[in-house]
Amino acid sequence: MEEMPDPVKTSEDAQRYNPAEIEPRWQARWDADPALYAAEDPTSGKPKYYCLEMLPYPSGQLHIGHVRNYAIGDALARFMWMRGANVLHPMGWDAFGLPAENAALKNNVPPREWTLSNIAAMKKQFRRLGMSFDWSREITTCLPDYYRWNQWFFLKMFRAGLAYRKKSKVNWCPVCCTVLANEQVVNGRCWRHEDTLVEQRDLTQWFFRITRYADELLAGLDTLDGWPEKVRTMQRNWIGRSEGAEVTFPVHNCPDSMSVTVFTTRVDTIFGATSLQLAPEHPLIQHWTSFDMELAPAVEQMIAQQTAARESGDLGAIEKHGIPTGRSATNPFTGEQIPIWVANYILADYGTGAIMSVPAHDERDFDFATKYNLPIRRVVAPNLDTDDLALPYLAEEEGVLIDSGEWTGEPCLEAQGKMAAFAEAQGFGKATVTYRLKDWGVSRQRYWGTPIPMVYCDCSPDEPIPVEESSLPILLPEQIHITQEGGSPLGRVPEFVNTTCPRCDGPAKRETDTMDTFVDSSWYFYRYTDAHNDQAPFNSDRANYWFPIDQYIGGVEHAILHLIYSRFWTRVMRDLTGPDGQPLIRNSEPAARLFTQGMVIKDGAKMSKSRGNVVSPDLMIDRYGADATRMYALFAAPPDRDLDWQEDGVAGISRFLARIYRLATKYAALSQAEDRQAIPEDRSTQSSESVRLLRALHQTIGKITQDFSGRWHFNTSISSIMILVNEIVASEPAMDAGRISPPVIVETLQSLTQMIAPFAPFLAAELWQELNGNGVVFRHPWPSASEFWAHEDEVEIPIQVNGKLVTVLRIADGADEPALKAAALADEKVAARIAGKSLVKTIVVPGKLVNLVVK
RNA sequence: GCCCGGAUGGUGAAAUCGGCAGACACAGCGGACUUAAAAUCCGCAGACCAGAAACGGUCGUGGGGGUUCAAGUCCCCCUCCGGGCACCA
Repeated sequence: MEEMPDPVKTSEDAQRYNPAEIEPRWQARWDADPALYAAEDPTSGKPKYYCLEMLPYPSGQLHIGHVRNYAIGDALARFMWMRGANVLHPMGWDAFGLPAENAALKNNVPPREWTLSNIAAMKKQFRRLGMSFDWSREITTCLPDYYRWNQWFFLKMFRAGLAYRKKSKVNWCPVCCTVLANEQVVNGRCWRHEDTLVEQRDLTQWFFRITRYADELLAGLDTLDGWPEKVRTMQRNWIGRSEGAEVTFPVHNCPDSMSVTVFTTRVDTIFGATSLQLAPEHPLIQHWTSFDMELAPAVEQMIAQQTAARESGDLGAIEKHGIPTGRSATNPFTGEQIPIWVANYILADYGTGAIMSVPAHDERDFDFATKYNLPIRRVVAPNLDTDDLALPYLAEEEGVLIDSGEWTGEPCLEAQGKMAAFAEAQGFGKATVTYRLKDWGVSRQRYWGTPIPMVYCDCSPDEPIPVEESSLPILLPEQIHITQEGGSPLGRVPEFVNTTCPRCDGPAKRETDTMDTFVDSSWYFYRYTDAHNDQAPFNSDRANYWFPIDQYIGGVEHAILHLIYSRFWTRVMRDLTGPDGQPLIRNSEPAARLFTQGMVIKDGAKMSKSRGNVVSPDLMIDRYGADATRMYALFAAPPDRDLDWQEDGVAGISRFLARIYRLATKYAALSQAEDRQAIPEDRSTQSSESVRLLRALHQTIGKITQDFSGRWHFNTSISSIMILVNEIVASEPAMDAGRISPPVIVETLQSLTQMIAPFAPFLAAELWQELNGNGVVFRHPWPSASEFWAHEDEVEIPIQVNGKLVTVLRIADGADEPALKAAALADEKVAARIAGKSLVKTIVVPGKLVNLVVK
């Protein structure tokens, strides 16, 4: 910061805050002391607290959003240590992924080398920021000691039927040259390339059966009180549970006794069904088009149009249209024959890919029937006597069935249950539940990921063979030539592909796809509890001690990626047994509390290289120091809100820290003379200035302690510290004149140092030493707020007349209603305001206000 | 279309349970110190009206209505912004 050479330190200079000198000095001391932030054993007897921020991708540089994320978690971790908890605060690297391969293509650096050097650079930044991570538990997901457990889990899941292979339509990103999970497709585009449309390809891929846990994942959301409602809502929408019924309609006059099964949430309206609508990709349609030379081109054209619309992103704008197939099916409830259509708005992969169309009671069916002149038949009404009703009539809660055979007169909701049961009894349907959630596609046609531990052998032509657990890890070959053509890069490494079959010992070929990187992050936080275990992913006792995570902190962008996958994985592990036959873990949810911090923006816009508004953390630290940078990130806005980065604000925080530094060093000598001693709670022993200072101090302690336990509005925590510092500055004359005793000054400055410790750890460590504090400030017990000293003798009571403020009176605390009323009426301004009017009502809220209502 | 957030001075924001709107900062303006500047310290500061000034008045938390002695806060309607989901049967 200060470039000027200044070999001779004057006493003036000694009091100048110089983070460029302080911070590296403490950083070196902390780096040399790995025990400082190490979690203790369960035997410590302290309450455990697992504080975790989402691990970063090692891109090579922390950005300012990271600084904010980790400043929040670091403040919390330090606070919990000071409150006496056994804190686990680990860090690691989400180190597999495409950028490493892209860098390899571009700069000809091996992905491993690129990734590891990025990690080293970012670790340096973390240390420079003074983050309190327990580096002894560091994990790096691209190293075999980590990813071998991905493979281990994969084998367990394969055996449990949770990992399986199927051919299906999958999302393909032409830039990444790989398949993407549904969760990685945003508005039809790749989550990594917002300009790149995702294509649909038919491929055989590995899936994890997340749908088996769909109901549990949904129900579990209700138990997550400590999660933001927003995230819970997003997950509910993503899972998209829909209760309804399936009904099978036999195709009329069909030699092969074919049928169409539809999914509907309104089986009660089935008497109003006037057609069936099938997705163009529906197997039955595909069957007919194989020989129906009239239908085939029309359906083909429909699919082509759909594909085009999907790729241009305006699927919603495309007009709904259909093609009659010329075939019909029998409604099993009525025996009636209704026509079968192909319609472009029916999704092949939702429900059964076929619906029954009830124009009278569904908006879209109504539009469709109107367009094609299909009959519209009313079967629901508010009551049996309604004969004039605007259609479509959508109500189901207050509706009853009409013209529906034996169900006529039944309320809709009851009819739904009864009719589904009837269908099941008759063998042509059943009540069922459909989800929007699909199984998680985990195969990636890329190199830099965990190899999938399966082999293909002629001895088992239909079923891939899992490798032996003892042969793990299946190592990712290094020094390979990476290209983006011709499928998975591993397929071009014969030493990798060619292996022996674990079943027949004959020659076999390995799976050459790798796992989605979200696999790595689905369980990484368990590994921290036992990071060096080479016998198991982790020891169950250790995981059970630390889990669930007490506080998880990260960006909301993972609401339906990482945060749903890891909830799934937690349940899978709970249902797997470890080597001792016990469940691997006991908890069903990974994190008791989740906090999603807001984005850091600049000049009202998201930071991006193309906008040229990226703020570099290193530059901020160079100019103002790590403490000021971190503290500003917490001060500028409440942590859940977006934060607009203003460099002037960082400078302001730096000035504030400099003021603290000046005060603490100025009076440091006082603390050298005597040990800190408890201030007896007795006002008679203290000057009025001391009482005033102690009051400000204890009010601040109370405020910050409360902020940490509840709202996390660190912006107001820091502003209350500023108020305290302003009060200390105002007390300086009294301190210098000896009217405030040294023990009070020392108490105040040491407590102040403790209170800034979660936010500005370097300065806190420096001042704790200057002030002769005991031990390490981050482990020193958090100061407790004294009610006695915080108490105000007089409170300001606003006096209103007809709800308008007239004056503010200082009145003794605890004054009762009559006293407050009398004081208000005795005031000159009040008297002037109510002169000539009659007092009709007096509202007195003791300790709050007086409102005189006059006419 | 549906579901979540949000809107307060020039700026970031505060007001935690219906009780003084704008704490604390940033930027700004004025002053002290200084040969000067930086740094530091002190002071002013929602808008409008009136006034030499002190003092005073009116309006004011996206807009409209309501409840209440009292509304940024509660209720109803609307606008705009951000985010999520979306031919989901």
